[in-house]
Amino acid sequence: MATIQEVALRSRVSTATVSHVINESAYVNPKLHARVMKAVRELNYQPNAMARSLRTKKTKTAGIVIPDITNPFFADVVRGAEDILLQAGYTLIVGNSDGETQKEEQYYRTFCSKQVDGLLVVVAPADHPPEYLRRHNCEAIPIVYLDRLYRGLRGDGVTADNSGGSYDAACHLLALGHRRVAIITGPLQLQNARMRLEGYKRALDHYHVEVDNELIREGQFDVRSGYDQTKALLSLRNRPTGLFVSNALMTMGSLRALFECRVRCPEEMALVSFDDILWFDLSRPSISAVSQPAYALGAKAAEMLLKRLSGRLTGRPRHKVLETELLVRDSSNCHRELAEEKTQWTDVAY
Amino acid sequence: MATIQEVALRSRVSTATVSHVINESAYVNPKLHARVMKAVRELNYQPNAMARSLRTKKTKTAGIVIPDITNPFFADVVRGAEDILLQAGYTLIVGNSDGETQKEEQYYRTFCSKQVDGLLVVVAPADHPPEYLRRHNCEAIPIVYLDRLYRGLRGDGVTADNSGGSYDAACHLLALGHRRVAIITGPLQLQNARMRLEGYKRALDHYHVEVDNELIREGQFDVRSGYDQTKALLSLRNRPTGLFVSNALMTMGSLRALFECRVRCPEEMALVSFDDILWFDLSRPSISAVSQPAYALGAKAAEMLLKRLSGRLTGRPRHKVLETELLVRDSSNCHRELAEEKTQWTDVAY
DNA sequence: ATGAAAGCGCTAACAG
DNA sequence: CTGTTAGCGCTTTCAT
Repeated sequence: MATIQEVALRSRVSTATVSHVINESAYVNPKLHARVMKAVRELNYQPNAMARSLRTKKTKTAGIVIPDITNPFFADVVRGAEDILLQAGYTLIVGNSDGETQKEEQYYRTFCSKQVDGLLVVVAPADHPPEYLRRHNCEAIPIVYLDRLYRGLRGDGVTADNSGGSYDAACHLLALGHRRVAIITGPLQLQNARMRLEGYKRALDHYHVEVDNELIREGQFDVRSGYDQTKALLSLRNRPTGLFVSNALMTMGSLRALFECRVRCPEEMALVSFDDILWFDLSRPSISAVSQPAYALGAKAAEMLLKRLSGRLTGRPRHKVLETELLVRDSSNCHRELAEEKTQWTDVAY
Repeated sequence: MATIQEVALRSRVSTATVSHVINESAYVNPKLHARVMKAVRELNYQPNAMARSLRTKKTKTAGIVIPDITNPFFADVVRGAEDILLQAGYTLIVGNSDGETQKEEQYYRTFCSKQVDGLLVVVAPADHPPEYLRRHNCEAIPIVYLDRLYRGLRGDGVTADNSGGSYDAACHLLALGHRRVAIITGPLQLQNARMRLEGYKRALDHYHVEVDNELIREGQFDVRSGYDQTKALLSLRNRPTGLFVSNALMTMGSLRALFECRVRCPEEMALVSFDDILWFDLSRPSISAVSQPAYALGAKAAEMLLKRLSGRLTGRPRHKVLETELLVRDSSNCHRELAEEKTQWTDVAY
């Protein structure tokens, strides 16, 4: 690959001049300009971003650490972030922590050593905010926390309205007449999981239904625990008739348990999921869900980061909460006709 | 962030010595070694990867260009690649092309300018292999093509056995007694889409069933076209009774069309999908599918890349084909009992 | 075994 | 307006 030197030589100007035409950082004589451009073309010159970054102290690169890109929710988040970042000329490096603080920290270190300009992070579950994040210098490398927050972690944040969304979901079930409404929560170390539980409780309270701890089961946000906890719920002598599951993956597990036990949904068990995915609309019965704006979450977070980087945002950490939307489908409504609304195409590229 | 200079100063040695202890590139007196390590710790020193790369001409970074991370298939591919790369100390930069050659090229250029050591690419559909890839210098930056190949593109490749998998799927339908078996293909510009069609035809041939062009519909590997083409198929005066859909996204669309038209599956339409996803197992009916080893695809590709980079692999481009597996579920089998096998947990992290 | 010094490719003062 | 030059932080001869 050609260097700026070679371009300078070939166009008989200095490297400084080449740099100026490349970056449009100064007016240069049209004649020289043309000569430089010609050489650039002939040599197929591409500036070395490393060398440039070493000088400018800017890499135009951001890092994102998520639990698992394979989880559709995080895939959407990443996509949202990436699209925004791309517009601003940034590239995104991705790390999968698998929800392990240790992997998370490894990626964090690597990213820092690669001199990312900023960081987006979905923290792994832990009892306390990890030490390395606590002592991170946000002035040097801004961080935007996504989806989950920790008290005591300095940095901007973007989350969905976990409490409000769950409140809506539970109210929906209660309004339908259900009085024994169960919840499968996420790992309660996570703030978002706690918020979802809180919304559920708030709804019960609003309907003057007492909280029954038997109906509160802690899951791990994975398919497996959704399955297990649903089975546990089904084996209760006094089964619930309504179920609110705190994320999509656990809902998958829940569905499998219901099918296996031949429990009809919604007749015998009305179901609402937190987090909506394409398949919920297609499954039979279609699954009612609290839709989180996953893409928007990533996009908003990226925007905040960009603002920090450009100095358009300064001072104390900001926290943005995005609205959720309850989508009532068949899994929570025995009276409704089979859905027949105009099909919504939110297609992914192939 | 501290520099090697500061560490050298603080430990009263030269930068060269610091470098040597950091990289274990030479024996250094235990006494000095200890002093250096102490300084490193005290200053929380992290080598600047940019500066290092500028010298060594190695960035320990690979780039991957895919159509869309939001497509579960590509998410798995990326995960596979990332896991392998991580083990070797590499980081992965991701670019979403949305199947547009232009975006693809933009990412390609950015990645090259960022001096990635190697490239993984799932090419966007196009009539001819894009010019920029044709003139890419694989000696300088090795490329491994993934999932789809183009004749005339130099570089290693890893694909699934598209033809074989499709052959199996179609044979399965034919063995069930179906004689009017339709296929919804992918965009036929893509080699993998053509291979899937070819496998289908081979199966028909094997069963001495004549190809009926009315039953061959070209889709775009997205939900929308699966929906449209299924509708078209359903409005045929002589409907097919079996349907092979060439990818998971189109199968989603297909299912929606079947539901909307109240066509029972598998009784009135037996369905098999190419590409398996978690949800196919949970949907009712569960969907028969040719499972592609998406994760393995990414992992294998990463391995090949790593081998090229380390010189363990040299010479002419290699092409690795990974086996597929036909998973017979309810959508293609009206006689089978509701699945009750031991649940398989291939969980994603939360 | 350690250190001095050159240089990776680029940008940004600063001169001219 | 253009060129000279000095680094950015690191590795790597090459002396010592």
